[in-house]
Amino acid sequence: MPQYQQGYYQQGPPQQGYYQQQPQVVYVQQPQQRRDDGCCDGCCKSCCQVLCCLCCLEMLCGDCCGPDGTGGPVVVVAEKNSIAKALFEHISAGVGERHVFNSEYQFVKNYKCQLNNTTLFNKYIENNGLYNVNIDLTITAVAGHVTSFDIENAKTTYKWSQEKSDHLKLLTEAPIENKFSANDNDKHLGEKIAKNIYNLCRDADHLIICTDCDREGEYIGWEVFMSANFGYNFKKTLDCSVLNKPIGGSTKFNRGNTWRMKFSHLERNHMIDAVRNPGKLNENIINAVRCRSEIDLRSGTSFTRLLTNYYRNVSNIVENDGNSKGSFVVSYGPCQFPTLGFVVDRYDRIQAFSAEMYWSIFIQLDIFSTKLKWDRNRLFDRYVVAQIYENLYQRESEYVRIENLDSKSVLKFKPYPLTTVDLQKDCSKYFKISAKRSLNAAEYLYQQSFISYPRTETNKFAANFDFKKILDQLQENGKFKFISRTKLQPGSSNFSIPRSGQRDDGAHPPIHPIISMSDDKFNSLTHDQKQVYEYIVRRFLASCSKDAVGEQTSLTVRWGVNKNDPISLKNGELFHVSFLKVTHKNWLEYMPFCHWGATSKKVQDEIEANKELLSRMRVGDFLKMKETGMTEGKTAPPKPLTETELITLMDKNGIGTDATIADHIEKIKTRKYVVKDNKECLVPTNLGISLVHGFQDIGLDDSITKPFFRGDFESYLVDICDGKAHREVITHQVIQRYVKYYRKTSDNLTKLGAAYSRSRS
DNA sequence: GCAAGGTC
Repeated sequence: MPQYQQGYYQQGPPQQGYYQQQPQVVYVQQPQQRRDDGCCDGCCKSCCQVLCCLCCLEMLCGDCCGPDGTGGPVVVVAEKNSIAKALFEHISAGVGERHVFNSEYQFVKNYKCQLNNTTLFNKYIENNGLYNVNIDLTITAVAGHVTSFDIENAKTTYKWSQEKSDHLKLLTEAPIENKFSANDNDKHLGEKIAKNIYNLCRDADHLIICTDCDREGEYIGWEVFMSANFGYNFKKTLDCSVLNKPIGGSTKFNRGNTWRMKFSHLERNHMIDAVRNPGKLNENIINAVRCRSEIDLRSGTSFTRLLTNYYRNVSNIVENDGNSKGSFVVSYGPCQFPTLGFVVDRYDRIQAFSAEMYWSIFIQLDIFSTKLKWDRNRLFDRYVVAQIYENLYQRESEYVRIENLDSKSVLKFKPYPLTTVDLQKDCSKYFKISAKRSLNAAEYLYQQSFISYPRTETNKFAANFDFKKILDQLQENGKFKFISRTKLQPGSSNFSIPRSGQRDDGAHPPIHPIISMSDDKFNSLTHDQKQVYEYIVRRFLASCSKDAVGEQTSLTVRWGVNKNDPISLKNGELFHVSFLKVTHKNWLEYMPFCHWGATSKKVQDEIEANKELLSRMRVGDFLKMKETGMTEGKTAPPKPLTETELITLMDKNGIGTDATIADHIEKIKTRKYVVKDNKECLVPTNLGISLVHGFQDIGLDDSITKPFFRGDFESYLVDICDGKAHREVITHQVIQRYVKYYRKTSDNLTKLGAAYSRSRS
């Protein structure tokens, strides 16, 4: 335990100006006995809850606590620059000197400062205690993955021009290399980032991994760890088997001084808490990502080459679909194909549809213009309907008897807390913003700290979630003043705790606003950003509001009974109608673009005009009819798939992630498997149809173009994460399945060609 | 020229 050092403490605040506009400072004249956690009881918010250090959280007041020495430098690495920056601003608020340096990669910066007397790292004492010390802190970032996998010797040994039997080796034996990431703007992106981390970490005692709290984030954390240890040699060092070897003496960073902080949004106190209470990298999760990457690469490359080489030789296909031969690729991907499958499945159902005629009967009463529907809805035999109609009319042409009339209170439940997929679907539905665009806007809002992490599957808030804090924050926002008027607050009559959905990704809360936004800031946003931010705020308010309440009036009448003939009472046909009047909009106030099938104003007025009459009516009374008639119609085919429906299907079937669903849809468009029709619906091309039908003929549709295989695979990955299965075993099993599929496809390629010819005829 | 997953 560090010893208390007499004489260190000074009078007054350590840094003038730092305590401005803060609550009354409480100084302790005499240092007191330290507690077990190293605090002297009486100074800092971080340890004692006394206000003198409220403003900084990290720095001790200088009155009673002092440093035990200087710790070695600490390096924090985030998944993206914006998070590094946000964290730096949180931690270094009020620190005298702060420096920002460029890294070699243009989108990553290094943020440096010195923290004096900090308690922030008090829990990092397992190996090398940092306890009330002065720390050189550097925060930097990666930009997503540092490396990616590819086939080694793809241009020499494993060429496109090989025999199809040789492409099988891509599945089974081709070595996989770990390359530094590159993009169009920078071919050396990954290398620069690894080098930056390595250089910063040379003198560091502790490495803190601050990547996103999900499966890929864990793997990126591993890439950071390897960069810190090996720098640019990382590429050669990393074959991922290193994971299974003990990391110890030979590497600078190991389990003892490498930390994983977990956070789910960028709010200050939450992030500070995450730094204070770090965990460790989870090797199981890293292995699961490694497994997915390898299988996606091997299956993707082998099948893409097999298909591309075959289709190029099918007569006319290149010309017919407007491709140039050089760029014509028929790619297979374990997410692309099921996505295409959904589109073709709908197309097939439309093709198989044949319309049928149906007939029905309606009546209209004197007192309102809404027509009453026949209880039998419709029949597909004109003669039968005509007979029934005729009988009714002959028996009674003027009156119907009331069989049921009641009025009851009904609810429309408020929406669940917001997930990414719901955000994408709703923005598409209500504001015509595509999935890709709404995600981009949400990402910006997140990086600006206005909303929580935008990629989440969770639709329930934590039990201790502080709704009041956020509602208070929003109330300051000029743009959403309506909140102030209605005073939606815990304890107020219109507040109720949000509903809890069934999904929880364990990493992120539902999407919600974090802080308020000034009018100026709001006005500076793009159209998409405004819509998405406003939607997120409104949805949050709606989820904190109460269910909507309506009054539903239902009326059922019988036509074909005679007022003066009691024996006829069981005869005739039933007709019904119901009206809805919304009495308490509640959450609907916040989401005015949501409609609850309320009866039209015109009909409500008619009912209002006949209110007195209606209130007197009882079962058994008779009402006068104004009009009756027989109608005919045709059953309609299903409509082509909309993007919103496709997102729903992909989400439900686990195809892609929140962040990639929109990308897969784009991919099957660029491959010309599908096109959009004039109503923005997705329809398959001949090429797309031939792939799905061809694999059906080969007998692999369940595994290739349907989502089941990907779903199975996902559950294997969960087993790896949970430590119930080994990466090597799962990889081998799945690859063996693909080998079988490959052989079968390879032997039956002509079935794809036949399906293509068929689709054109 | 091939995947899916990150991010810019």
